[in-house]
Amino acid sequence: MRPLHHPAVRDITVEGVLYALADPVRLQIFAELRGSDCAQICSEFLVVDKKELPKSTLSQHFKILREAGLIRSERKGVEMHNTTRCEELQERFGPMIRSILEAYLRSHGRRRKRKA
Amino acid sequence: MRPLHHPAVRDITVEGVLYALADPVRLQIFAELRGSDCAQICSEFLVVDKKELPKSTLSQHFKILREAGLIRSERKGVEMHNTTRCEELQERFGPMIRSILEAYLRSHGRRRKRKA
DNA sequence: TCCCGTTGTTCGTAACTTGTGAACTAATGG
DNA sequence: CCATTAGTTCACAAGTTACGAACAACGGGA
Repeated sequence: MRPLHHPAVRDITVEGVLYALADPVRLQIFAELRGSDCAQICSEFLVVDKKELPKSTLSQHFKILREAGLIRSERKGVEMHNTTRCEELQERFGPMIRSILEAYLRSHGRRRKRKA
Repeated sequence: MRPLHHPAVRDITVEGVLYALADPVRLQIFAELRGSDCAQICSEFLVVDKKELPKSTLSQHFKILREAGLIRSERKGVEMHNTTRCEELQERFGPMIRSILEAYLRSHGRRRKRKA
């Protein structure tokens, strides 16, 4: 398995970020990662929006989010721990990410997973 | 030729907007439309970013921007006059569109076409 | 240590999407 | 009307994405 690749902040592009977030599944994953107060593992998302996803598909989605610079993934034992890179993103893109998430949450009934 | 379709504000989605703006050509077209103080015709963009585009491709890009709700197109004689729908979009999505454009302009050297 | 179960990745390919030339529609001016 | 200019539609080639099957990595027993 090749090592995970996380782009440096300066290599993250607006187009790349928008591309990654343009998919409904990825946008929801990203929003839930953001809404959660601790790292989430990939398999938390095997069911997204009442729809079951194959794990190969899920793995691709995480890869795209990661390589767009939106999330950071760390292997912890057998699991993958994912967090958003919102602080770095804000440094680079200002309020863009936040305002996207706000618009998304507003139009999707602001459901969010409250974690223990 | 079938009539142009512009979605109502309430039918515009975050995902649809992000999808439309995720393409570098469309993002640049949208940014230039926004930066310009009068309506622009499609063929203004036959060359984008020093690269020539076939007009069928350009027509598709405008269609996608239009149907995502980002621009309004009106036929004026033989030409198509395009403007952004930023006011309506702001009503629906708050500062999202503005902050995307700002991030884009910031990272692309803020070149913009100043019109007569 | 050696299996076993769990988690996630890679690969191959089928299904879908996008880009583009050619043909077409529409409006205008001569 | 015919020619010209602007943009759209169509069909298909080229490119991209989704997903099952096989694989790799780790951790916990026995």
